[in-house]
Amino acid sequence: MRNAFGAYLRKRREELLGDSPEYSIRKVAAKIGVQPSYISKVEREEVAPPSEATIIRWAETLNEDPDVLLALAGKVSADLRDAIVKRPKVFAELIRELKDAPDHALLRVVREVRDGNW
Amino acid sequence: MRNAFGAYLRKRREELLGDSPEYSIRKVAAKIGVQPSYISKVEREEVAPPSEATIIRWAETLNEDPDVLLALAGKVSADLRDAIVKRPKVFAELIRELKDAPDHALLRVVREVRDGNW
DNA sequence: AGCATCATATACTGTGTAGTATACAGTCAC
DNA sequence: GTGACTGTATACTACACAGTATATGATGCT
Repeated sequence: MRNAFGAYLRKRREELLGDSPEYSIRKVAAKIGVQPSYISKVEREEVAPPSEATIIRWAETLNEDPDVLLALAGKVSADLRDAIVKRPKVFAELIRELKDAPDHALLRVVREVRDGNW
Repeated sequence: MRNAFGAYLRKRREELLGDSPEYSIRKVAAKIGVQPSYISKVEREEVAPPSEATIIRWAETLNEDPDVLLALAGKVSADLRDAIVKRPKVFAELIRELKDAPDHALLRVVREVRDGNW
């Protein structure tokens, strides 16, 4: 059950727990809306990562980026999936073209699009 | 069980069947490596779309674009998912920025990247 | 009439997903 | 030493996924 997701979350929760007792397994479980035992199992990677919805609530609870947590779980956010599914050809081509480009190149594209140079 | 995937495949297979008897349900099933009854059920949308691997073999058999068939099934190809999962922040930003951009804008990005203007 | 071939109906199966519910053992406060 | 917390172990569950296996009825050939 190796997935890197659990370890990351445990580390993050323990950091927060250092500052405030509001981040015990039980407290976090209550905020996310699952059982404490489930948090324990996920953090120890005894079970597979949760559903997308649960991961997102988890991210909110720990002030983490949901896209990053989803990625650690090997998942892609539904809204991104939808965008690709609506125009599979263009997006497939785009992503395959950009998948080996350096980060700064992608960010430059983002900026140019945002500035409306189209 | 509405998904548009089955109807598209049935139409496509029947087109091919007009030219050659190699595209009966039985023949196609043998090529894809599943039972004929399963093809029948998928085409009539009696069941959910198949797994990614089966969709890809299906696409090969009918000379269709796998990305398009996967999209009709509401899925995204594993290699695209991997690219996003490896760099979730940049790709999430990129896709959200481009999701409402017109096709020609995306294609222009593809071309510019391909031409190496970076 | 008999056989092949067509699609479809029906029943069933193993595996994965996404958790819940309850019980338990350790630690700290007072 | 007992009450209020920790985290974890164990057992169980409902439903979705991705099909298989077999039987059946219809159509066409010769």
